[in-house]
Amino acid sequence: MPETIEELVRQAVAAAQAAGDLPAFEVSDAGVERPADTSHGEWTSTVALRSARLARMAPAKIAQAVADHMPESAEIEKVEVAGPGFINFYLATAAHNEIFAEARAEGDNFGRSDAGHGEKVQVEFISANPTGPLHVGHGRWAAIGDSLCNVLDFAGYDVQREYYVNDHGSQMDVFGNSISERYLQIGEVMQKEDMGLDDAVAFLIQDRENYIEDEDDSKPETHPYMDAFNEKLGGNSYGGDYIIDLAREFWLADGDKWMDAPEDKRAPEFRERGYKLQLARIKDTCDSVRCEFDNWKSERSFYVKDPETGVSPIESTFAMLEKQGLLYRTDDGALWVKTTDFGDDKDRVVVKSNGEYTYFASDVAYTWEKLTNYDYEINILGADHHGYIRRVQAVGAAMGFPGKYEVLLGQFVNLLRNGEPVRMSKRRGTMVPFDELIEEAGPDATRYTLISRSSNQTIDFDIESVRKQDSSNPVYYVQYAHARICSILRRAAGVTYEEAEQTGMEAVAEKAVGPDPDLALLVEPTEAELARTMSKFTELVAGCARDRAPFRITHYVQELASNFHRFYNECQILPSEARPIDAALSRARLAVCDAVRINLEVALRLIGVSAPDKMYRDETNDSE
RNA sequence: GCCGACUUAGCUCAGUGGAUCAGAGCGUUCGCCUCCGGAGCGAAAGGUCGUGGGUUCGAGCCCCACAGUCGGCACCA
Repeated sequence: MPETIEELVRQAVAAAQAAGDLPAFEVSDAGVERPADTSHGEWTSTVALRSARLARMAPAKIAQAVADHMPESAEIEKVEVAGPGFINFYLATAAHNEIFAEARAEGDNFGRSDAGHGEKVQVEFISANPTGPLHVGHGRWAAIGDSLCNVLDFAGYDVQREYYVNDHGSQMDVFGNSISERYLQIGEVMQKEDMGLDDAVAFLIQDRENYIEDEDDSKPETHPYMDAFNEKLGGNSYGGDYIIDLAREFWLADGDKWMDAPEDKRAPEFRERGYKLQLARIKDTCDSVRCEFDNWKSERSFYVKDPETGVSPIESTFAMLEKQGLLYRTDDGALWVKTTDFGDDKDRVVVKSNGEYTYFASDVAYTWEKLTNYDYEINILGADHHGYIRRVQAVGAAMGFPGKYEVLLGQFVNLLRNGEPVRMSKRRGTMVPFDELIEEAGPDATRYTLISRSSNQTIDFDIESVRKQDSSNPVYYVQYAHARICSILRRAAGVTYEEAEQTGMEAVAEKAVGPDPDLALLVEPTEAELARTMSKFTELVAGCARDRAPFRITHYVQELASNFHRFYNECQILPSEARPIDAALSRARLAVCDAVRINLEVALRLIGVSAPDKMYRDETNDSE
């Protein structure tokens, strides 16, 4: 429709110029937009405002001249000049209602566009270290990242989803050492206290709990094992309960086999096996919120030498930078990248004076790989990484790809329960595992909540509010609209829920609506409102992709659900004793229902939320 | 000190290219079931858009300063 209006405006301008009502000027863009206020028509052109300077004429006068020469069109009911020079278009009912047929014809692809022109975009997100479980903050990146990828894909970009696994640095050894120490402690407790494995594990978890509670260390006798653990590993340790659980896994698998093994055998063994277990848990967590990746990229791969050339990706990247004169060495032997030449506030070390690579070294190689394989890179990071942006963008620019590396910063999640912050002492750390949260609140409500705010807004995640299954929770409001429609369609088609499950909703809708519903019968205001909302969907998705703002889908879906409920209240769809309805009108309204159903399903799919055919309350999940 | 995000209704937040931008949900109050799913609908009350300047014919929106909240400033990852 915007194309049609654009064309009409161009013709009108040309006609007005030919008639001498307008001076000659070029129209680069007719500025077809959607007015915010629905009383101003469905579309507006700002061509008069835009051309005022070129034409040396008041915008209102230009607008009038253009409107006077506007060609007739069956789709346009009337054209009107308003305000300082807007040309407003009011659509004819038939053109308006066409959107319902369009949605039904396009089905799963309703709203798809080619706005991205097939640009190859890689989105890297979450990328949490494989040394612990994901927490709520990571959950937010999962929700935003996956939804953004869906939206980009739908808007015509060629998207690749990637999780970068930091499996190479010293944190991996810290991880292995931590498990190793806990393994030994389990053995010690079993022997000293004469306990079985599970009792010993519970004992150590209690010991840690005592340590967390005893912040001023007034009762050190209640947490000797935690103290010993800290003393041995110092700050270089992971203290979470999940480390004890991992140590338990190795007792279950291998018994006391590693008790007498040398530390330099045991720790690396546990590091590698623990890594696999931990990564598997992260993948499971992602699966449970329907967050998928195309590739899990290992940091280690940058250190692996190519069997033919004998050179690792990291080495070849630095050889390339060396050749371009972007590296220099200081007297102490450290190797630096000249990122300051490209906007960074200081140069960065890539090889330490002791000869080891810094973590930034592999990031440099990774950046090279990304920018040479994709047209564009989007990296979603937490707000705490904001200092990192400039250096990686500087590296990208140094490599000859300025402006191709975008970082989307996401603000943090405050975890609450009944309005109170979930207590997180320094000793406990920030860990509330995300998978436990999903289990408590459910994947739909969890994802919906995490996606529903702009990413540069900190959000409160109140566990009790999110798990609440009532009208205060927008996810159920939206899902209810979908379920309600399915129920109406089933009733109209005369099929049961079970039968509908067999055939699928498309077949049910087909049977309910029948062939060629007469959409011209739809003249009620609530029907027009639905048409207006749905006709925004395609550009909305494209806008979400362009602005990296998938959260807007949640606003859309609430608006659509609200429009539907109002329509349902105002317009009888199926005949009843008290409110009979013409069969043709009934079919037309069923077509509206079907169109809304399709739109809700598509939109919810984009944000990874299910569109249930039937609502049910999970009684076991009620607070009381 | 420097860098970034945020500050809009009682609460949580939208406001996409300045004009047709003072909005939504929740909460509160009052209404609506002989009805296709009431997890619904309607109505009311509620805000000088953090403060002060500037640009402009026109500023929640752009620029500057200030205040407050949060986060970040390693040869750690």
